[in-house]
Amino acid sequence: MTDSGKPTLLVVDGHSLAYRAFFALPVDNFTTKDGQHTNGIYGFLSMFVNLVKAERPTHLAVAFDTSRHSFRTDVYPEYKATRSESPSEFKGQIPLLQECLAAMNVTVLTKAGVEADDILATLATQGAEQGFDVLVCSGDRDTIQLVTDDVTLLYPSVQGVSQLKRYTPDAVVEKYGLPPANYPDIAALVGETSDNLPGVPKVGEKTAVKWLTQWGTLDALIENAEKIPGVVGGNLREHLDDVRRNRSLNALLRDVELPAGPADLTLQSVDAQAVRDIFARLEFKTLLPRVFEAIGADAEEVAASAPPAVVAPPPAELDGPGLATWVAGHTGEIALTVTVAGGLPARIGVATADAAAEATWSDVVASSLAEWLTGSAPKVIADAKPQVKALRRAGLRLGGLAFDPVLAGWLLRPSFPDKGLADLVDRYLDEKLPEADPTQLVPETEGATAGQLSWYSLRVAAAVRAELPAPLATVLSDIELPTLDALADMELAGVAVSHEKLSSFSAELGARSETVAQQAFAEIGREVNLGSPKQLQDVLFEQLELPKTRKTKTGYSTDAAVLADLQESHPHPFLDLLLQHREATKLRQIIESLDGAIGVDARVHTTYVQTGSQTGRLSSTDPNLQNIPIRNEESRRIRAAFEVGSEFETLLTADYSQIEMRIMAHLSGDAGLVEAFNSGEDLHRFVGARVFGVEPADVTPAMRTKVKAMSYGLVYGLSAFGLSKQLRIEQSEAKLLMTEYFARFGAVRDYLRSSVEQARIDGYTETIFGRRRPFPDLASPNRVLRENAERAALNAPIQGSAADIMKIALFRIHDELRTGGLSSRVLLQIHDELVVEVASGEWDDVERIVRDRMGDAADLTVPLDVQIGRGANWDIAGH
DNA sequence: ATCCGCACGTA
DNA sequence: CGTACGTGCGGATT
Repeated sequence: MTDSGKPTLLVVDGHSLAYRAFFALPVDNFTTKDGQHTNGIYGFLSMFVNLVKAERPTHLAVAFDTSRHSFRTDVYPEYKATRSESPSEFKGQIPLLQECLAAMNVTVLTKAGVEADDILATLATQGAEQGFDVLVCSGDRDTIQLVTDDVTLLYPSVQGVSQLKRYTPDAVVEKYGLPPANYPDIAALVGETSDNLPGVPKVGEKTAVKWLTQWGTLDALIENAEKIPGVVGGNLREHLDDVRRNRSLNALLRDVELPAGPADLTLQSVDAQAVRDIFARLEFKTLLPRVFEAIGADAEEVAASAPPAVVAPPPAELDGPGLATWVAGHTGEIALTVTVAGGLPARIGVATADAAAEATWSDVVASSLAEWLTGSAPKVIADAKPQVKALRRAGLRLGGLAFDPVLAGWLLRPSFPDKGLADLVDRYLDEKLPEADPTQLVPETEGATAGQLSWYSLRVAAAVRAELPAPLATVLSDIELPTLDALADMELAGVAVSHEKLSSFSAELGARSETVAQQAFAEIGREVNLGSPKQLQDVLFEQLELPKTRKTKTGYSTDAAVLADLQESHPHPFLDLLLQHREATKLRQIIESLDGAIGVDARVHTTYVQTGSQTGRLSSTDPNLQNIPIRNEESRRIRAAFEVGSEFETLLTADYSQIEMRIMAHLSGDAGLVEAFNSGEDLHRFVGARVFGVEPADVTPAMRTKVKAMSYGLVYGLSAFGLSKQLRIEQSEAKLLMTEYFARFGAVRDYLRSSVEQARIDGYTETIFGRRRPFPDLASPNRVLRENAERAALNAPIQGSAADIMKIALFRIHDELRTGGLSSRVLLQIHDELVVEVASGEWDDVERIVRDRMGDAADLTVPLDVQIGRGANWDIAGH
């Protein structure tokens, strides 16, 4: 009931709102384990329960279209003819949505030959006559004509389905300048592209409203069409038939014969068990209580049909031999958790599906469990790497790692930012992992113990496994888990870094940046913070009156490219000094953070985040050792501070040359590109010769630079615009370059196109080894989002395959060094480069292993070329 | 204390 | 209007 005391009737267009939800919600988050897409259903129901909760209707119905065919298509066969077929992924959701609504005891109305909006119009008209306050919820603008003092339209805003705009008569007048009854007149003149109803050319909303205001009605306007001046007047006269047709089609039927009238649509409690069943099938968890709350359900029934609360079995506190007996008594997978304090094991817990046990770590526990821990008995560990490291520090090398649900969860949804066990428990079990309240000194809520964490890990593992497609399960077992093992050793090993070299360089840079800053201040006559883009904008664009540059969200850019451009067009000493200052302070900052990370063992231990990228690459943090400068001579002094450890003989660096272009050659099968790599000729020289039609020997440096930029740009989805900017050439020249390039290497373009098309169909891309990355935005109606997704989708299989290949090479080298009894060890991975610390007398063996395992990590149609370097520090070894 | 945007280092 | 990352600063916010 509303304040007025009148009953409220809510009528909803199910089809149009579910369709909007379908495009608004990422499909990869809304797919059941059977592959049924549910994003439209979920989005609609979520909006629907919010709506019912907020509006408290007393009467309720949802209408659907029956098919594309209606009386409108009978009259005008072209009606909606240009509208593309709605995707099959969407159509399949409609019957399921109707099933949900039936379980919720919500009346679903359809009628052959009319559209859902005609049903809404009929119910709204009857409702208003019978004394209801009527709320119409539809995504079709034609329903604006229904608005009266008794009928309010709720229309989804562009921001999303959950935001509904309220159209009262006043709101319609405010937006369109005319009352609701006139809206179809405006629409008839303007036309509706999505319905394939062309209007009067050059007439938009503004003109239509002006005309209608002047003449009062559409009929009057048509009668006086001769008097309308200008080109638009002529257009109107020529398209009068279109206007009349539009007006007849956009009038909604208000007298459709329906099986139920407003009074029959009383809001009823939901059938709790039926809702529970269908939601379980669709894997909706959080929606259930929201439905019960918003629409109401019999409390006893809800309680009776509720599943039993899930409670972790109380873990048994055992000693070392007790734990050994416990694990020996269970066959099959056991989940394991080692809590870590100060890098060493603190507590250890194990669990099966219905029992758990745990102990405080001790030498006795270690020796009792050693055989099981190091053996091949299968173990499930969530976020295994830190635990594997702690065990290694305690002298135990874990064996039998069979599954890590955190890694598996990442493989399924690499874009998800939260990936810990707690997030998985939330997402896959719809439960909360007990967490100690960090705000309390004496926590009121206990955190989960090691045994309980194991129990949760095992259940989460089962849930994640059920969703994991076979190719991803293979990537997990054949690539990620072996890689995890290698990474643990690399992190433990660390890399020796010279504090002496760093600190003297830092002091030099500090002095230089101070000098440069003073010179810069002298140029502008005042002291500013050179590290503040905001203050710099004031100096550059106000004080020095330099031309404004590229816009950013908060002002104008002062980045290096912009400053270089300015220096060229408006030379000023301040610009160069600023660039010098930036360079010096940036280097110094990198040095300082690196220096601060040197441990008591004089080595730096980074952490590789195995779930840190969406493509399959690793990332490196605390500190990031994957972005140590190399581009200029001075910055290489930082690399020179990475030294061979005192017990070792030398560093070895090994990097793949042009691995991404080689993968491109393999995936595209382009004969020219394949030949380029098999010919042994320099890639860019070979490509340049083809593109510019000269002999390889006659390729000039300028030509080489151009094709090189083009080749690399391809991998990223570069446009002619981007290429012209990068090379500082005219767009027309860039376009010509692209045309010439593709004329010679056409299969490359064909591959890139087809790979994005395939991704649009599948919803994800796939690497050579089966790693997937979902791309829901490829179906987005938002052009920016869609085009960004297209470029990323183009790049993902290439970057991802390169990452797969490097991981395979990495763990094979790691394993072969160990099984070969060599002391040499891999220290760093920088995407396409490895740094190995070589023990005395092992160079030849190590070099061979590294070269062979990197070379045969994948069987491509082109060879994998590996460059090896040797030296006492990373700078020398890297040459 | 915490978050965001900018700028910039790497592959 | 080129992909993938992490870090540190300034500045605004709490």
